[in-house]
Amino acid sequence: MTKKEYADFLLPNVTHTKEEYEQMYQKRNLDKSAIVTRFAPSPTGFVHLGSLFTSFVSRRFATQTNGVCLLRIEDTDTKRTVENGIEEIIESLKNYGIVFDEGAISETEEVGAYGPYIQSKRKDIYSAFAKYLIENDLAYPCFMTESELEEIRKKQEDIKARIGIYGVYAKFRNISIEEAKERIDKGEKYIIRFKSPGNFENKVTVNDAIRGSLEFPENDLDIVIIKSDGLPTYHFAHLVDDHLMGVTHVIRADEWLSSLPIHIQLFDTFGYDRPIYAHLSPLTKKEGNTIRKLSKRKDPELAVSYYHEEGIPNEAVKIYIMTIANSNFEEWQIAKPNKDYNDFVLSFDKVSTSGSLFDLEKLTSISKEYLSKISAEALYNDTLKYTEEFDRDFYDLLTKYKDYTIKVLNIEREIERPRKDIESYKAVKREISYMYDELFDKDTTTYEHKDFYSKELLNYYIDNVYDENDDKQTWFSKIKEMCSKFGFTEDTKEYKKNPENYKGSVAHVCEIIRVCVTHRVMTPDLYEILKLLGKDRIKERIEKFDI
RNA sequence: GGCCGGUUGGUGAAAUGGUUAACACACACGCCUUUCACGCGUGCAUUCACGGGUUCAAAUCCCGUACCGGUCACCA
Repeated sequence: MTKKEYADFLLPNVTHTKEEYEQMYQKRNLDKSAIVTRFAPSPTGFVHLGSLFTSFVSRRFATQTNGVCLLRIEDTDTKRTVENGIEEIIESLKNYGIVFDEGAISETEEVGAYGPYIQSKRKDIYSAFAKYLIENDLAYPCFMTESELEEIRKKQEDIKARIGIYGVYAKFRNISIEEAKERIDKGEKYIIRFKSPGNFENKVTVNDAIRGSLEFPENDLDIVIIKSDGLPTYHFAHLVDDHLMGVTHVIRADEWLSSLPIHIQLFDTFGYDRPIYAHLSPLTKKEGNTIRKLSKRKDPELAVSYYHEEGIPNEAVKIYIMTIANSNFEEWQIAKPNKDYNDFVLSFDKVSTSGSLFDLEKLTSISKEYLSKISAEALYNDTLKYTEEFDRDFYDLLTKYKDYTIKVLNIEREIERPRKDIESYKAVKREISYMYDELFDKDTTTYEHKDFYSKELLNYYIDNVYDENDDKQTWFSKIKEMCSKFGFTEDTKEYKKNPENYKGSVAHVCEIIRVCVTHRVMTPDLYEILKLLGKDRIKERIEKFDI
């Protein structure tokens, strides 16, 4: 049996050779500086904030160099694959403006000339590459059972040896063709292992685009390349796919850092150019007061859907991601407030190498800033969309009082320095609930009763002072005028100087009115609120005001 | 346990051998203001995990220790 026949025997029914596949995937015709990158998730039905970060960064690098960003689905672990997982990923990312030039666009469809982009559909290709290795004595079938593997691991732990299949532990590394055939004929199960040419004593260096020069021992592990179900492992698929698809930059999470020696060994073995690697540090999060890194897989709050449910605008999340991707982004933005954040050019060497705590306060601040700048109408529409999904009662109110709500949201908005009190679509209800009688009547907000609160003052105000037709100047002058009648001063500074001479200042008078009609000490401009409420409703609230 | 990476204020971080360690968020105080905000100003690390070393000079380079993280699967 020749080597070739052996390879055919081990991996039968493979339609093409490695060389034929290499022919089929032509080099891309792109600028020299163009970055071809990929986002390669498993369709587990869970889009993690880290995935968003990685895909966002990948997309940006491709875009800013006129390159290509493709979506490859890594579904070689059939146990983890979830129904509709692919669509879930595509939809989630699309919400954040991340769309791919090539790759899967649904469970069944894809675009691009370098496909298939779903790994389970590329079985023949991986087999062809594995056959090449077998023919060249660079791979072999391994018949070890699970329990045998387990035993080896235990033994290695006991004698404190390195764990893995290498050296004397690679029992089938030099198995004869005859023996292999015999075992297979007997029905023994096998997988294909790479015959590693590495020596642990030797060092290899890799230049990571983010981390710089990295040194590792050479890989000497005979890693599995084809599993018993005929599908490849990540390492092997990475080699085959990223080479064939012409990927120039592999941007991925730093959990892959430690398998880098395997990857470069694979590329070197095939004589392929190594892609440029860029390993991103993990995004982590603070829990309560304890600062600790949380497991990405176990922490549901890191799901992208969380921010959707909280009503944090996608744009805010994107801007936040920019700030953690390149720390000089914020300064750039402050220096160029009129530029779109998409104009900022990301660079690899500005990506942080240490893990960053997810700073929710910062995100909140960015979100407030963003929401303060959009129009009342846009805020209304987005909030409507949000409440339609998460707060039907409020949705009904918003629908019922559309114009009124937009007016409410527009208070102190179309000015040079708008208010920043709304941090999410979810918070809109909390911020303006008092503007709806339906909500105000049920309002349970507890406000502090202060000595200077006076029903008499309120009654006087509504009966003798308030006029809906007053402009803001007049409105305020009238409030000032009534101050002295009730022992307040219209002069804030004077009050500060001699507080014992007065019940309070005009600020306190405003506070009484404000608390009466909103139950809060802090609200947007009182004049506007009173105007939108209208005299009848103000009167009603004064009557009900419980001092 | 082996291998690899990381460690700068309350938080995110900048500064890659050279004056008082940027900036942003948060917090505190103050100012501005016709209410509430917004805004503005000031303060907040005598010091860069710790210990040694190199140097005229170190957060920055070297060695060691500690801690955190990753990885060592027929998971990606």
